[in-house]
Amino acid sequence: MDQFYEQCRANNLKITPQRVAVFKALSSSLSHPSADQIHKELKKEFPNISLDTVNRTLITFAKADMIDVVEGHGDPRRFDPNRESHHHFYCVSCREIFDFHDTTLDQIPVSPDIERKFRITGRRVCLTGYCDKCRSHGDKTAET
Amino acid sequence: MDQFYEQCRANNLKITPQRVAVFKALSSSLSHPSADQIHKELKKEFPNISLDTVNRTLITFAKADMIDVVEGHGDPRRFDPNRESHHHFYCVSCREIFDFHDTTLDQIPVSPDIERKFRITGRRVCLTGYCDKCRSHGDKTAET
DNA sequence: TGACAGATAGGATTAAATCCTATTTAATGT
DNA sequence: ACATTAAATAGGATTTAATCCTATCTGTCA
Repeated sequence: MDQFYEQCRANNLKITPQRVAVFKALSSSLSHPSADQIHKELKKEFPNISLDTVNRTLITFAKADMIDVVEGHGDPRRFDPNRESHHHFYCVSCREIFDFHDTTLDQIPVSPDIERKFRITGRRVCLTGYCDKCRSHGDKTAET
Repeated sequence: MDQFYEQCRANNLKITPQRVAVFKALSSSLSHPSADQIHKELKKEFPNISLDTVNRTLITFAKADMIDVVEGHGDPRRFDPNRESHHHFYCVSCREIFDFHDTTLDQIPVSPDIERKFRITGRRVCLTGYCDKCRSHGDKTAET
């Protein structure tokens, strides 16, 4: 938790009881929870905490690079007609997805343990960051 | 398009004008569109086509393995406290995300072109399929 | 060509995310 | 300690995405 306080100070984030609670709740979770799940959890201890605060706080932490948003980023469901092996770059600013191909990545080597445990139907490399347009614009408004 | 008709027949999907239109619209798209975007596009040609039909059709195609749903699958935004390099397996049935580590994948080699074009802030392998529980249940209800 | 299982339209409902604004509070300097 | 102030929160309203419901329609197959 010391690191949490440091990171807050480094990012000029006020240390509120809500933020501490949200950070603790997420940190102790292994299930990649949604804001709603964290909110339900915290309601037990803080009956008045609002969903908006939980959601906003998590997004704030993500922008401060203290936590991550998992792939998909909560965007509407999107479809891909491309059946060939390919990979995705996701721009966190404009939310566009760019395909890229890479023969060295066409066979992603996954450990036999994983192959055994799951039935794998899709595999790809997912990159996130800023596309060439958004990088120059410095546009971070759409970041989540 | 011949393959489209074949795949429909193989999956007992009736070939309707709406399905043909949805498939064509997605196939000619490079932007990984949402159901809503496809719907707006098709409204020009079919003013009465409903969003529900477009969405249902796309999900149907995905279940028939004719197209893909991109990572995230339209689920609510989810967060990850784990700052170490790791990878994700997503179960399309129960929608749980399982972390896995793999030292050989800690350095995903991306071509210099890509490294130059984008500012990359995150990189991971994203697997999809069925987890050990859902595989045995044969539960496909939650699939999208 | 007729029958019918499956598909569609369109409106209603649910769920997720964000916005709005009055109120509260953490941080800072004295 | 205390006052000040910019930032954060609660709670309700709004927006948007996704799904459900049901009457109607239509591809498919005999």
